[in-house]
Amino acid sequence: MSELRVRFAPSPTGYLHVGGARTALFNYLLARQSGGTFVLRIEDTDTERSTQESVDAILDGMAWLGMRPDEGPIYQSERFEHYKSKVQQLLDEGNAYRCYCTPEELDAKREAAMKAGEKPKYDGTCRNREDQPTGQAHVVRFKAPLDGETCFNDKIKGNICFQNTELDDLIIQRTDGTPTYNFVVVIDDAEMKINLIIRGDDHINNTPRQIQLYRALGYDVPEFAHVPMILGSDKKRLSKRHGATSVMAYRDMGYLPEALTNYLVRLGWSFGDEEIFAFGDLLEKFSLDNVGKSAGVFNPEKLLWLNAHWIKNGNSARLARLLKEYLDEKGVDTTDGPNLVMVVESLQERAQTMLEMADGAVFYFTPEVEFDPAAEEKFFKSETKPVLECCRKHLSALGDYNHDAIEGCMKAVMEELGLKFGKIGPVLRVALVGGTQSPSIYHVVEVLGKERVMARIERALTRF
RNA sequence: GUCCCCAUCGUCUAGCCCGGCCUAGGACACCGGCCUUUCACGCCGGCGACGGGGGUUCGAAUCCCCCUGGGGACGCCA
Repeated sequence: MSELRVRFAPSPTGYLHVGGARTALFNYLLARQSGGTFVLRIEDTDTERSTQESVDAILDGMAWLGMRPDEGPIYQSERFEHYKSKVQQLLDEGNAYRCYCTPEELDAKREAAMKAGEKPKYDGTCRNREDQPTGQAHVVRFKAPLDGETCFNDKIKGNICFQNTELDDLIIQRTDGTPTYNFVVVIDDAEMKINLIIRGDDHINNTPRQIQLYRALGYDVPEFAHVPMILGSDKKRLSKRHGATSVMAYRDMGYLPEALTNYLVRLGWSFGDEEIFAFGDLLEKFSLDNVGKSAGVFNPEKLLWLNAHWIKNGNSARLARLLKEYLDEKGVDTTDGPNLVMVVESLQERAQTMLEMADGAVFYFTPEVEFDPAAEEKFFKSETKPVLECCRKHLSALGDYNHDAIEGCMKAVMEELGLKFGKIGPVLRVALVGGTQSPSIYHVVEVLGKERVMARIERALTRF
């Protein structure tokens, strides 16, 4: 096969959702691993519903996931004149005809057919019409073959055949002169030399019509690979009522792009028992051969687990930059706080999302921590005051605040007081973070540094 | 309703094409235990599936047929 050319062709009527992102990822991966070309085409022939905001949202989502098109975005709305000439070509060659039936008539016929238990399809009223009044409103329909069958060998689903009697004469140009999806998708894929079309399997039913169009237009028919749908927990097609479906919503919730990518590609595709795939692994291992045929249920828990994994194993400097963004969004000022990389390292193992990490990091940047009433009552009592005072004494004498030194310092406190760590750590923790949950206390002391630690102990001592 | 697609633990899946190695493997979730200064991480263990019925075969999760179930499409949306 010649160089692979694939495409992602979303319609800009909303944000980039996880289903679209997955098919885009499949296309992108295949292009990248074979040195092929990934084209982005915006299917905006529905001028009513297409918006620039949606185009931007889709571009943002793709950029966040790291997908850069090699060609495009190409806008179909800029090619209307060209499509018109193709309609004319079909008309001239007798492969299309004008249809004057009104939408109301069509609706009535459709309903009647449904009621009669038949497949609702255009009855061909105008197909053999002799007169062609020019001033009258009309659409243009493709003159589809009446018998025989149309088959294709899907790279994922295998051989699929449709009886041509099941298909009707589809509209290729609307009353307002704009072309329709099934028509332009064929022209563009053919002219952009797309040789493998990877898309959702809800397009399987459109494929035979499109193949007929390829033939009528004199184009080579490309290969197809129909990817199974993503379903919600109720096994219905995934939609907003199942929860977040927008790719960028996952960013906002604190997910890492590599986690979403890992999850989305793994959903419906597998490589033995492996679960963790970095982008490089996917490049090396992804193949259409291992894509399953059945639809898959979107499982937020597994995505969350993967996200925790990628946070745990992420580069702390990079995570620190990301954490700052989430902290900024929360209105937490990090300018005079402790070192962000150290903050990340203390929280990496216990955060499932970056948002969770940000929540857990707030105390580092809050000089006047808010004391949890229950914790305060339990640990700030007259008998624990000496404990905190002893911590103050030893920690103020300590010069180098590194983990081992701090641990040694606390040992000295334990020895002097004759107490176990369990009687000391919690008191110091409440004094430094305000509550009973935090990273290891040694880490907290180290990350905070001497100046902040001393200030917080002083402040806590006033609460007894 | 008609057409198309699909069918292994609750979920994602391995195994299926080239039947025996499957008393069906892994992962998420869940339950128990260990570790532990808190919360987590981690580790160990447990629960849990071949939709049903017919064939073919010495032998079927694997091959064939029917049924059932689920999904999708049926638009002057894409």
